[in-house]
Amino acid sequence: MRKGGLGRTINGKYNSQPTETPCILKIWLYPAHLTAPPAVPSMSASISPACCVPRWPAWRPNRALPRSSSNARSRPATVILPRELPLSPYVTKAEVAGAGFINFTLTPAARTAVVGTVLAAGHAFGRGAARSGKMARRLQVEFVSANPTGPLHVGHGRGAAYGASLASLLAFAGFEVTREYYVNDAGRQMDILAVSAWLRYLELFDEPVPFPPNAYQGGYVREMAEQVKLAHGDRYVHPAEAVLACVPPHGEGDEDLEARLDGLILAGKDLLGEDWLYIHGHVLNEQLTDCRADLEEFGVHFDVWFSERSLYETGMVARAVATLEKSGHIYLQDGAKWFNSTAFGDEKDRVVQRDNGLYTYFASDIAYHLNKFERGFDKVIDVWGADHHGYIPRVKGALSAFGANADRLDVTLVQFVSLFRDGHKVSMSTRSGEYVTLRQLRAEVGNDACRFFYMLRKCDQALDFDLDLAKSESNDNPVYYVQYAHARICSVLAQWDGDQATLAQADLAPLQHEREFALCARLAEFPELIQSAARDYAPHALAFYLKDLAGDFHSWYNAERLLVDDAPTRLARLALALATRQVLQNGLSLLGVSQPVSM
RNA sequence: GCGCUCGUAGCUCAAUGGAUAGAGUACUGGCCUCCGAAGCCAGGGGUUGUGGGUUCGAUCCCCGCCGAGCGCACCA
Repeated sequence: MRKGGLGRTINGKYNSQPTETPCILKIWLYPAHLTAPPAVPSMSASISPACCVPRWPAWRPNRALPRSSSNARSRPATVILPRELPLSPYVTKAEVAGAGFINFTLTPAARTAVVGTVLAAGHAFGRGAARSGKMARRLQVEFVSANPTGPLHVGHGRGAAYGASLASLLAFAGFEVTREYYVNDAGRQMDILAVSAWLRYLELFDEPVPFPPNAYQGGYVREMAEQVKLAHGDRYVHPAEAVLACVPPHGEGDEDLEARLDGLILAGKDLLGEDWLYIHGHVLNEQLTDCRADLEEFGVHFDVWFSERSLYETGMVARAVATLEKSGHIYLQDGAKWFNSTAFGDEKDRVVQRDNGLYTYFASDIAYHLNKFERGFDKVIDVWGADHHGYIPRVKGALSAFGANADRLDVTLVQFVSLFRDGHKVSMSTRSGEYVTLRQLRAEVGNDACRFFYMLRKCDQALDFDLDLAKSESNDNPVYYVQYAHARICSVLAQWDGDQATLAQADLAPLQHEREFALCARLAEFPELIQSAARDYAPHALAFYLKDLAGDFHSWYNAERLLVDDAPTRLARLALALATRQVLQNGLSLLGVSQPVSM
């Protein structure tokens, strides 16, 4: 059976005749071959949210829907319905508009009632009721989770903006949301960063150890080396000969380069002993602190910073692998332990413990996701870069192997950001140090424009980021269009000498223009939009909504004067303006965008 | 080669399986003696990559092809 079988949308279009204008409701009737359309009674619930009239009482057609096989088979039913529906006092007319459609014409009072609703609810307008009972209630959103091996770049910025807006949206929609950052503080990448800093440090003491091309090149590595020198002098200096003693000779290929790097890491650990932990800890702390500050400045907050290393220290990784082993999902081959993820739909089996005894990143990720599930979230949402898509089956497979319901994990992939400079694509890589940082972007474009720009496309659309364009476009970024509407309303309200609190009780009857009805309809959409955007993990829908809302306001503002002499009209219009400002505030704050009083 | 994602106006992007596929931008022409012109109004702009299928109805679901991005490690 087709899902739902009933569709419904409010069409925001209107014609030139104000009070005759129908608020249009689309109703899809079941195809005739479905003899018992179970969803039909729920059609009775269709009108209310977007049109701001009370829900219809439950209604059920008392005659069979037509069974003819003609292509107009839904039409006879729509002829019947307007006659059968008990007319609400808010509806003046219901008429068939075409096959499957009925147009309902609402009274002016029904169309403007949302203004009072918004003003009464204030910041809570649009907020969904808290989930209870069997419904999914507690959610976790994990996002960014970049390796703390260098500054965040514009790609991380997209994940940060998306995840933060999504989390706010879900919380506003009525869920309990935990925002989490997974810190990859264990593993080879951190060792490479530590050895990079140490080698730069040795350079400061003129030890002739060549800096490998595949170590971290960024200038921030030198800065950290200087910090270490300043704090501890030559304590970590070892002669170049000693360092190079355990490094394999120069080779040509990538494999040799990686082997040399591993040799240098080994040298560092051997020569420095306990002090290696200091260098490692120092660079980790520096990068994490920087990353955290960067995100906070961007308006991106996390409730939990979860350490990968803690999974090892508490033995969770070993336990997870042991459990899988006991349940027969692990086998030995070539000295390594493999998880049979193909049994769960993955392309190939995956190593969890290498022949050298070290666990893979996958092993700690299994433990991590198990830990997430154990914390009792009804839904775990991972926001990943699109390049990790191949990773999904093995993680879900591992969860299934534990007998967990892998559907509790949703992975949202955020497509790549390609960076263009002077019309040329710039390859971004943290190791090469060639990238534009989120900080640079924020400084040049501004936080508000940046947050909004990221939200102007859905996350599964690749984003070409032209830095020069971003700068030039920052002046006509749509965010200013939205903020401008807010500032305009503030300005008008400031020029009016009345008490804003009284506007909630204003008589709305003077609102009669079509643009006023259109603006009201847009306001009324907000709560429904919050729910659908949250359901679809689609915060971009909110950004587009705010553009539309601002557009409806600007259009009305240019057509009608608000501060007119006629007192009832003035109050009604100011009430509508105030309600608009409220919804702009509620929406912008979810996206982490400020709401300036003037600009 | 296999897999995942994506192809919509000149450009950047929207669109629960529904009515004539919409915005912005660019271009053209109008609107400040009046609450903020970072604004408004009116225009032209489309075979939704392509060929089939399912459906009363497809930008949306299914299959083929073309094109783009990304994956296909005992890295993370």
